[in-house]
Amino acid sequence: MPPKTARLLLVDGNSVIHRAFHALPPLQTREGIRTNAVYGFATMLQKARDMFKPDYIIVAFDHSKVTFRHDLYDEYKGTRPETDPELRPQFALVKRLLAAWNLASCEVEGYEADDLIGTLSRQGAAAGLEVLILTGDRDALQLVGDRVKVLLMRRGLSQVEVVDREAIKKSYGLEPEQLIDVKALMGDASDNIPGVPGVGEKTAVQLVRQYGDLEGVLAHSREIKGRRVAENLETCADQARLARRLATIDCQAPVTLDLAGCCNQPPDYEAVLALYKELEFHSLVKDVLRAMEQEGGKDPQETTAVRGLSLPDPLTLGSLEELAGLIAGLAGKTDVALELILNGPDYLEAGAVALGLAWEGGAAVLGTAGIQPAALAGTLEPLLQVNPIFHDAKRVLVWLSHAGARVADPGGDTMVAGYLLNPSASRHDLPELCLEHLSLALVEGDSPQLAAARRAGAARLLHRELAGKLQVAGMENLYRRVELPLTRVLGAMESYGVAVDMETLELMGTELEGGLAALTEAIYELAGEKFNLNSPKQLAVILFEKLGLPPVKRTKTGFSTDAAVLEELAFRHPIAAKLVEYRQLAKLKSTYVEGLKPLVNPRTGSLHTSFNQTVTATGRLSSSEPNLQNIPVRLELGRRLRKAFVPHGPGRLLLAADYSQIELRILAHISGDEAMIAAFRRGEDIHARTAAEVFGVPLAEVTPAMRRSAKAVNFGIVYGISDYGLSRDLGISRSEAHDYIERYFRRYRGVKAYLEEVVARARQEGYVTTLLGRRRYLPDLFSSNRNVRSFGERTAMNTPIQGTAADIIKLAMVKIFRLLEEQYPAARMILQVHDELIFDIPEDDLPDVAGLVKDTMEHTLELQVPLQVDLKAGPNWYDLEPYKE
DNA sequence: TTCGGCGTAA
DNA sequence: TATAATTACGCCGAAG
Repeated sequence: MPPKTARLLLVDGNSVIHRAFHALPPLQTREGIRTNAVYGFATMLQKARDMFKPDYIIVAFDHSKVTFRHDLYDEYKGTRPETDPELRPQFALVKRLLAAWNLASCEVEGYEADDLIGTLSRQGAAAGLEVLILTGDRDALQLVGDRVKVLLMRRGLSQVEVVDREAIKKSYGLEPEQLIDVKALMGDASDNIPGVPGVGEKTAVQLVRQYGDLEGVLAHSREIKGRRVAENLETCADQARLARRLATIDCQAPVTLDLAGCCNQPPDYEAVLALYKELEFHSLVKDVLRAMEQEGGKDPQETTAVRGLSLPDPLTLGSLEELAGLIAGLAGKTDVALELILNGPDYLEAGAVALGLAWEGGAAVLGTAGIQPAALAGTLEPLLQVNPIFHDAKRVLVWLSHAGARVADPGGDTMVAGYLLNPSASRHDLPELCLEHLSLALVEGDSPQLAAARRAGAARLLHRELAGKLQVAGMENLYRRVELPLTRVLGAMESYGVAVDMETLELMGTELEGGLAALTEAIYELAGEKFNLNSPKQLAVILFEKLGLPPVKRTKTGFSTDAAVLEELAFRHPIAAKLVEYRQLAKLKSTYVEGLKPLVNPRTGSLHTSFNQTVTATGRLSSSEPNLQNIPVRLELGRRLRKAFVPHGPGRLLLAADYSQIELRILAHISGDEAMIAAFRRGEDIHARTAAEVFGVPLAEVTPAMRRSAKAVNFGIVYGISDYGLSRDLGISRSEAHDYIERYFRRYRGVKAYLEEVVARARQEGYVTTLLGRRRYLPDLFSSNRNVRSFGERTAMNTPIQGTAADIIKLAMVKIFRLLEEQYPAARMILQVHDELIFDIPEDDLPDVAGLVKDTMEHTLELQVPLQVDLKAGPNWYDLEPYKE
């Protein structure tokens, strides 16, 4: 095998940066620093390095605007617009990137990147190197030679075309050098170089092919057919000669190839990580960490080190006695992290396999597989009292509490802290947070013991970082007073669960089955054939092909068959109404009867939902397995399901407490709108009041229809209204809807001003906040896509309202939980449904607990308007009667 | 296994 | 110019 020829990669920095800038959407950091060109440059150059594995790399840049070409021709590049202000600062960032990458760059006063590359390519070729030129500029094709190829970027950044001498011959029938003559004839609008009028690329190529070069063409101008071209060639001869000089890349620029100084060498990893982190190039951070792993060559199994910082080697404990001794010794320490590795995701059922502890300067592990949970819990109890740090405290606390430990509030929870810092992120697991906030890879997949130690160590380090960031962001109180204590509240709610009356559930299932069978028959009859009723696709064929009904609207994949469509079709064919009914019953049967049954824990006879604290972008909780926040209530048939939700045993009942109009009250408060505040203070029906204002009638004359419209407008306001959405909702024309909204804003001027201001501020800051300082970043506001941008604006309007409601009910939950724990331990909070709390309590406690709950919910935070809580109580979730004290 | 359509809640 | 009013979770069929 012949010895490998060394390879030199020359990069036209300006060209690649411009390409990247225009090819990519306007990416930016949370602070609004534009990074798309830097990002594109980084990925493009990395791709070239991976694909071609050069031995040497030099990135060349234009230096100043004025070059020798301006001396030849004043108007050179005279039509170029100013560099886009979004792009200009990115050049400095690219240079920082190159420094971190340990790559050579090159610029020389009075020369363009082209000239430097031309010169270096000649020198490289002369030295026997294989030279590759990375650029988006076709002008560089003139540099192609036997040892010089151009990597031409096509279609943005996605494709690279390797152009060599053969390729040019094939597409133009010319040698690379002759491309200069072609350009001299046709000119270059982008550089403001005039060509010969009437000569475009086709003619120019053909002429040069025929006569060899510009001078050859000019010498034979008389022979050229086409009188106009011939004439122009004569009159413009000198201009073409000038153009040729301008188009020629200078291969004699004052620059010398120094191979020792431009090796393709490993980067300064720390610097690259720091810069990527600063620019929020998360995907690239991961690539770098992977590269570091390989570079380091260490087997991750052999070390407990988190890359970049080393964790102390963990002490391996052999028994609970040793653990107890260690915990006694940790008495004075703050900042202890505790991790418990379980053998399954269901922490109400799982067993513990390993325990990890980490503190300042030390760590310890204990394999717990053979240990009685109660013994482990008892040993850990003293440690829990000093409020250790967890990742997902609820999981560990529920397990320990189940095992019999008395648990206290956590001292920290990295999952919750990470969520608060960016609630929109899709993941808040420990490895992801380490990557995001520490730029460290947390390697998993070891033995449970090592994982426990490593995760505890990582959680401890991570928590310091997160706590600092929370303080800077002004979310310390929200974190410590609301979210951290809430972990324990939610854990207790999940553990206790909601008791289910299985007989009622089974009975409903049987009834639904009967109904579905009858409906299925009827629909097959009307359709004239059997088909899968649950398949929208098959249904569409029946409705729109077989029965010839008119399609109403489309989905991405075909004609829609949703409820709104079926409602319209109901006038044309009896099958539509049957289908609506079928869908309703099928939903209830599959999701709510069959879906719930297997989730009822046979030991407790209860449903133990998961209340997820780190899912929603607004600060709300979510509920899953099962979702108990969307149990039907609007339609009677579905509502009856609630009969199956019962208290834990005789002598107990359910108490429901819900906030009345909490979102509109919050809107009144944060907007400061006088009219709305006054209405709430007078205790008026806000929808009726809104109707009176919008329709210009006295309160007493508001009709039910007027109130219904006003209610829809109020909802719309909270969601970030559009006339289109409102018109659809109310079945009115868009202009009528527009009119309603205008009249609304005329009466509630404070609301209008607030909604405008909140969007403007979000644009300024990059995020919106709630009353307790919860944040949501809104990068969509800066999208170049109009729809995405509008979405961002509606989110900016809605999130402070929805999020503040979440703040308030969460704070109330924490307070109520403490009060009940102390005063009415048999009374339990069991569910939260966004603006509503459900309790399972002894009948005897009803008067006291009802008062305590209502009072706490209404006065947990004082707004400019009163908060109103309505109470209901009863033997199940369906049969609730208003409760008066 | 994943995605789209659909439907339930606040 | 044409336009999904916010936030979630779960079931099913169809496509992979």
